[in-house]
Parts: sequence; structure tokens; C-alpha cells
Amino acid sequence: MADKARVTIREVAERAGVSVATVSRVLSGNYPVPPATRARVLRAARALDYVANAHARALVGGGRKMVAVVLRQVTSPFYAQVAEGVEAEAAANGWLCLVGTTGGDPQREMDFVQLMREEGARVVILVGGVVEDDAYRERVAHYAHALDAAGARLVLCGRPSPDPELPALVVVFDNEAGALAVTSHLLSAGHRRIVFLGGLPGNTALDARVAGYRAALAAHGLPPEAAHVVDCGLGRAAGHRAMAELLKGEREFTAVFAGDDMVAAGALRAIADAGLRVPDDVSVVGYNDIPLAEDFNPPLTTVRTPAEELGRSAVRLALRDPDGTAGTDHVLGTHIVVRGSVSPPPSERTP
Amino acid sequence: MADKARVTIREVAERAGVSVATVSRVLSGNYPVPPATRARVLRAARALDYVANAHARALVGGGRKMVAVVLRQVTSPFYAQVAEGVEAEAAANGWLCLVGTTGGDPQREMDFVQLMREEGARVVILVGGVVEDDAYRERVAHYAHALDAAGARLVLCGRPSPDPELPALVVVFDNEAGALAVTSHLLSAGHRRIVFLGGLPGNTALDARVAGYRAALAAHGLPPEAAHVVDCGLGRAAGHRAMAELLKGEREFTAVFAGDDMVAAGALRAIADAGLRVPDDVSVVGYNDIPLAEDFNPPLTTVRTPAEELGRSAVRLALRDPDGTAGTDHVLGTHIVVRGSVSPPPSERTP
DNA sequence: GTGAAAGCGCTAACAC
DNA sequence: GTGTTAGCGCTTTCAC
Repeated sequence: MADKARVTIREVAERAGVSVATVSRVLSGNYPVPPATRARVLRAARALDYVANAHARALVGGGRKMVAVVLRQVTSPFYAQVAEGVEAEAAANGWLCLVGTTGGDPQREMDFVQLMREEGARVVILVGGVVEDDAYRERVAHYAHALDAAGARLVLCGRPSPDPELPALVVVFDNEAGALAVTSHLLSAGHRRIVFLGGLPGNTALDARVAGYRAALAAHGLPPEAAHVVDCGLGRAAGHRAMAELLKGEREFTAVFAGDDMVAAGALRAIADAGLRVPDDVSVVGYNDIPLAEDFNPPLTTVRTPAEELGRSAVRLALRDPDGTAGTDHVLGTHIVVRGSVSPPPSERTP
Repeated sequence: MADKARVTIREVAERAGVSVATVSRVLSGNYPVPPATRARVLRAARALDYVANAHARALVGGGRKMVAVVLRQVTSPFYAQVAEGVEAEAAANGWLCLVGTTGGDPQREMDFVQLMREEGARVVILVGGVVEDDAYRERVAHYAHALDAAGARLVLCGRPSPDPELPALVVVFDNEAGALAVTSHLLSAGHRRIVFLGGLPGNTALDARVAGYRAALAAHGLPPEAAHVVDCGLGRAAGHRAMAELLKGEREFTAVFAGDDMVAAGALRAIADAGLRVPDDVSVVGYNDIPLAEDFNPPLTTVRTPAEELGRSAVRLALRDPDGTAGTDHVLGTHIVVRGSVSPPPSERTP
């Protein structure tokens, strides 16, 4: 019962009483064919429920319109939004979209990119911040050159290029500006002791956010020692653990700036578990404005990063620029979304 | 610069000083080749950064190991988890996974399935509840037969088969049992006036949940009129709108059973906006236990549906059963997760 | 206007 | 052990 033979173009031709060339012509629709023959062929194809073999087509046609996205995981709200943007923009242009997940494993990333090369993907999009070590730089350089040699495009999405000379397109957020803005928001509310939760040394996105955080502190005349960054990495669990740990000692902060909204979710839970209230006892801000951030307790003040637009831009750029005029990075703006997780620090409210 | 010629097997053969057949043999690894030649070929392939053309390979090899998942959208936490399960299980077996989204549009669904037939996907997985109208039944029957005729498998995931005779595998949750369980939980807490928010007449998943809800009510000796289902459909926005509407009139309920967690999120917000507290003034339960349900305000009591396992099961089943011994549905168990959104109704607490 | 035929890059018989 | 060759299903010159 398995593997019955697929209907081929030859059978359609026979049934319609024409040659395979004619069938190909009407199906491709890029060649004038008399309405009568055309109808006959179409009828035969319909009757046989014929579907073209995409592989044969791609083989002769030199590849197929396909873009591939590589993410850590689809269950992260942020990545899911980026994927949705890529998928939508690809579909809108009649391109196929393939999403692959790595779980953060470099080997899986390499395997997937290799697979995409075999499949003839014409655009490969790498999404999200990463820690830039030598192995990474080497990997990306290889992807970029290999893809370029095959006439395909590499797009770095949400991360800078490790080397401006690489044939790669890049679309990013201005993480530093976003972080500077939320930190300033906290400072304006009167906070002076703000901890940054979720540092990840070497990670492009987090380093930039930390830089923005430090810049805001400095701009408000605070000394460098005022910065307190906890390098616990990302994820709800990490945020929860790190916050709980922090809450064990003397409380030397009045606000926390979480590296992203998932970290914030974990931190909020830990704070509640400790019997403290947000924002009365401690203020919290996140980053990314994931769809459910407004349902947190309390609704989270955070930085909106247009994730879906990031994905759309990536494919738009790649399709618009088939010959790879790399060079300038495209940067997308972000802005603060004020909700209920920030208030003046306790001391300020009881002068 | 675009579309440079890809390195082919012929070039590797030349460089290694052997025939293409030999190269093919060492690369496929399914044929004994002397270590010396083998090494020479491998070296040549590496030097040229050769990647096989998957299309040529699939063309001669009769298709390629690929499973396709079809979802409404990846940004829904529930669907994302299912997709992750499918992806993981497929990858674990060395299969490619392609995810397509429809946004709920039947046309896009048909286009995507058609595309998957062209691509030679050997497994196509349709995910999630649907409203079963005639058009739908016809569509699915067509997919099932067409896929079967090509030796591929159709898997209905999270929805029953519209016709037991169809050559399709099915994996589902026992929605009725899950709904009966949470409703009973509410009843045990003392609630008698419970509204079901998020009905969607004709939708397989919601109808089953409503049935479980009614069954629980009946089991507790309540008359059929005790049931109150609001057919607002799914999604956070729908839940918010419907709840706000409900709150405008005389409050004739003490608890709400949301059709899924996103509806619950919207309902919680509407309740808070109305100045009411959960669970003191009104209790709320959801369905699915999405990852962030515990971060809602208050943490949501809900029904855990093992979404990722649903996805994994779907591919496991399809791979285990290549010849389509359809017939019996596979059903996955669910269970309640008790958190903070339920308490006895106000009247019970002030006897 | 339509058909015959030459490949696209690869695998698998079939020779030697 | 390794090379030669015939296709896989399709598109696309090039004839007629």
C-alpha cells in the first residue's frame, strides 16, 4: 500500500493526447498555448490529481524559492514572533519557508545550515543574539562564504556581523538605546540602585543592553560602581533562581532590569514568593514586550522590540538585494511600553 | 555574483581521480570502498566544500524523509509546543521538518498541503481543533486519499477524524474528560453558577470541552439550564471582550471556565479592569497550561495538555506505521494543575 | 502550435 | 574494486 507510483507528467500527456512538452508549457503558464489544448491538458491533470514533482522541477530549474530560518526554539515567544514574520513575508512573495531549531547547539546549527545548502535554500536567516567566540566567528564566516558562492544570501537577524567584510545582510535592534531608555525610566522614577538581571558575557544582545544600562547610569551622574549586573543568562528559570538568590541577602536595590521578559517572569515570581510586592517594594522592567507581558502580575513595563517586523525585514532585504550589497546594518527602532511594574522606590514615597 | 555554479559530484570525482560512481558510494556510505580511495574522495569533497544536491538525490531516491506540520500560527504557545514536539521527534529520527501556518485560512491550508505533495513530504500533520463543516470534511478526505495514494501518511493531531474510513492516523486529547475534571474542581469548591467562555459551535475541541462541562454539571445534579456557554471563540482579545460584556450586566456567576488559557488571560484582565478580584470575587480556570499560565495574575488553575508530547506522538506514530494501519485513535491523558485562581464562591465564605 | 530530445545532479545496476 | 551508463521527472531549446 505504501509508495505507490506518483502520477507523472507523462501520464497527463497521454491522457490529454499531447506531448509532455505541451503539458509542461500549460502547467508553467509561461508560454502561449491555444485555449483548446490548454483546457484539455488542465482537465487531464485535474482528473489524475496530478502534482508536479518539486525535486525534478528544482533540479532543472536551478533551485527553488526557499528561505530558511534558524532559531534556538519556537516556544520562545520572541523567536516565534520572528518566525511568524519571516513566514508571512516569504509566503506573501510566494516563497517557501523552512524553520529549523537548534536548542542552542552549534552542531545542530551547522547540520541545519548544511542541510539548507543541500536543499538549495536561497536565503538563510540566523536569528537572535549569540555569544561571539572564535568558533562562532569561524562558523559564520564559513556560512557566509559558502552561501555566497552558491548565489544565496545569509541574513543575520538580531545580531551584528562578526566581520563587516562578510557577504551577509544584517537587521538588528538598537539594544543599547532601548536599554538606555528603560534604565532612564527607572532613574526618573527615583531609583538609584538598579540591578541588571540576565547578563551573558559575550552575548551580543545582552552586552549591548548592559552597555545601555551603564550609559544611563553614567548620564545620571552615577559612578560606575553603581552598576550591578548579575550574569545569570536568559530564561524564566534562570531569572527565578537568580532573583531568589539576590533576595536572600540584604536587599541593596530598589529596582531590577531583567534581560528579557522571560527573565522578568521568573524574577516576578521569586519576588512574590519572598512576600514582596511589585512595584511597591521593588520595581521591575523587562525587554521585548512578548504578547503575554501585559498579563504578568503586575503588567510588565518593558521595551517593545518589533519582533515580527524583524523577521519580515530580514526576508524583504534578502529578496530586494539578491546580489548582496551588504555593508550597512539595518536597524529597527524600539520603544518603552509603560505598564504597572514601576513606581518610585519605597524611600521616595515616605520622605 | 549571484547564482554561481554549485560544485557537483563530477568535480569532486575529477579532483579525486575517480569516477562519479565511486564518489557517490563513499558519500552514501552504503557500499564498501577501500580506505585509501575513500580518504582521497573525502579530502577532495572537503577541499571543494561540496554539498550534495538534495533535489537530484530525492529525484532518483524516490522522495526524501520529510514531515510537514500545518498550524494556525506559531505564535500561539500551544501550537508552538506541538511544533516543537514534531520538530524534535523528526530530527531525532533524521527527518526534515517543515512547518506551515495557515492563519486559519482554508485556502492557505490547501495550498500548503498541495505544496507538501509536490515536495514529496511523507508525513503531513494537521494540528488543532477545527470547525467541521462539509467543506472541511471534503478537504480532509481529499488530503487523506491523495497522500495515501502517494504512499504518504496524514496525521490528525488534536482533532478527530471526520470519517473513520479515511486513511489517516489520529492523536487526540480527551477534551471531554479534562473539561469534566476542571468543572468538577469548580463545583467541589462550591460554585454552582459557572460560565463557559469561548464556545465555538462546530469546533471539535471546544464542543468536547463544553460537553465535559455539561456532563460535570449534570453529575452534580444541576439542571441543564445551569449551563451557560458564551460562544465568543478563542483568543485573548475574544476572551477580554466577552468577559467585559458579561461584567456589564447583573453578575450571575461566581466562576468562569475559559475555553483555553489565552481566553483566560483576556478574561482575567477584564475582571481586573472591572475592579474585581480573582479568585475572591470570581474564580477562573483555563485550558492547556501554556508555559506562562503560572505567571498570570493570579497564577492560573488549568488543565495540562501535553502539547509537545502530542507532536512527538504524531510523528512517532506515522514513522512506526508506514503502511497506515489507521483505525483506532490514540488518546493522550490530561490532568488539572491547581494554582491560585480558584477559591470558594463569595457566598460560601460568609455563611 | 507542438513534438523530440538534451540534459539538470545524482544513484544503482551492470560491466569489466 | 571501480568505471560506464541508464534513467528519476521535469523544463527548454530546437526542429518541424
